[in-house]
Amino acid sequence: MTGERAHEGGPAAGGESLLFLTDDQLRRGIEAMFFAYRAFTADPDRILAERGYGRAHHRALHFVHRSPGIRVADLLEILGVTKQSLNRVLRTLVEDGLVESRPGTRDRRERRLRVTAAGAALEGALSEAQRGRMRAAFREAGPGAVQGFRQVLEAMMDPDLRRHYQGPAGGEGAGGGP
Amino acid sequence: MTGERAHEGGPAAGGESLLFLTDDQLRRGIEAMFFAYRAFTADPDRILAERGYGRAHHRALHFVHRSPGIRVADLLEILGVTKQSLNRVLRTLVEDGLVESRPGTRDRRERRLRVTAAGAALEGALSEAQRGRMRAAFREAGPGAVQGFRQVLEAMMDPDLRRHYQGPAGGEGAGGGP
DNA sequence: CTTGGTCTGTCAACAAGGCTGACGTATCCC
DNA sequence: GGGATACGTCAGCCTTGTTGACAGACCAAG
Repeated sequence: MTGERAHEGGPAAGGESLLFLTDDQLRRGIEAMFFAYRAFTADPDRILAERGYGRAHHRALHFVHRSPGIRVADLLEILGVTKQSLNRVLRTLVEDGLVESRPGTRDRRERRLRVTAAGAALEGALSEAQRGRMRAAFREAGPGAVQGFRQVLEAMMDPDLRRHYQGPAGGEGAGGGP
Repeated sequence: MTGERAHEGGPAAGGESLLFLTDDQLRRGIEAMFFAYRAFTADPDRILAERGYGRAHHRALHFVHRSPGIRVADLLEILGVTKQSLNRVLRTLVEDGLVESRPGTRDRRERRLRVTAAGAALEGALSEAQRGRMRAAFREAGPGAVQGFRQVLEAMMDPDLRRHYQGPAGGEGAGGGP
């Protein structure tokens, strides 16, 4: 996996070589996504299985942790599942004391979600497992590669979802606006 | 998506800045994987739903198409599911005439799998949908970003699975041995 | 040749987590 | 008051993962 296999080494046509857009290159990109995503979810999945939770619980916990006070509707949009699906997961998290759900102050119809101390602890364990792998991958690939990684993933996202991606530390959060 | 938000702009410490390894950067990488993977599977999922198939059928079809004559055991290792799970999916593909399963000549215990013409047609449609999105993302991000993207994903993969990643066009195939 | 061990693939039953559809309740806003 | 909105819930279905039990083919040893 050294050197010139993607975009140089060809005849270097004028503006863009486009050799990185061949069907075989694209197929490799597709398989890379498949294998990497599997590895990406494997570590937290082990922790979750010990506690009787699934990947759906992880996703909910992650985004509630990231955006304290998030509304159910916003979480639904981020996760892209039906409210029935989310509710089943959310209910067990609330019952188990990992997530707190309180009516909003402005609008008492909505429920504002935030993680409890126990929820933060589990989220931390899951997140650390996942960050560990990503940290190793980032370190091995280097800063330039990381930037490319993020550029490609961002370009691949659905435009509607891209705004959720920035997160609270980058711009306006999902649950903060007036 | 322009410029210096990932790894420069800080005080530029000596050898490596390591600013790209902060927890917040890692969290963004994690979310990027989540959102991008969702988009990545959305297009083929639509086609699959029309025909009554699921994502598992797509995965099986993809790798059988990629490695004609592959054995069930090898497919199992690539996909990382139990043979019972795979078998259910594989059976419907065979019944529907998309995949052909024949006993091996050397060892008649094993089944050699390959796609039929109809299977190749569906695989092509699915693959093209997926490639379309990836092509657009690659083109938007540019060749350098694509290389970084692949480097990070490769580093993230499980080492045992990395060898399956190269595929038949890169080295020895999964079903080609003597 | 038969017997036992090991692959290989299959059948059965169950659980997680998606989905649709319909409905109930509390709250806000006109 | 009446419609719209936000959320929760019951009921039922499907895909896709799991474990457990089992059958057929191969191979080596007796």
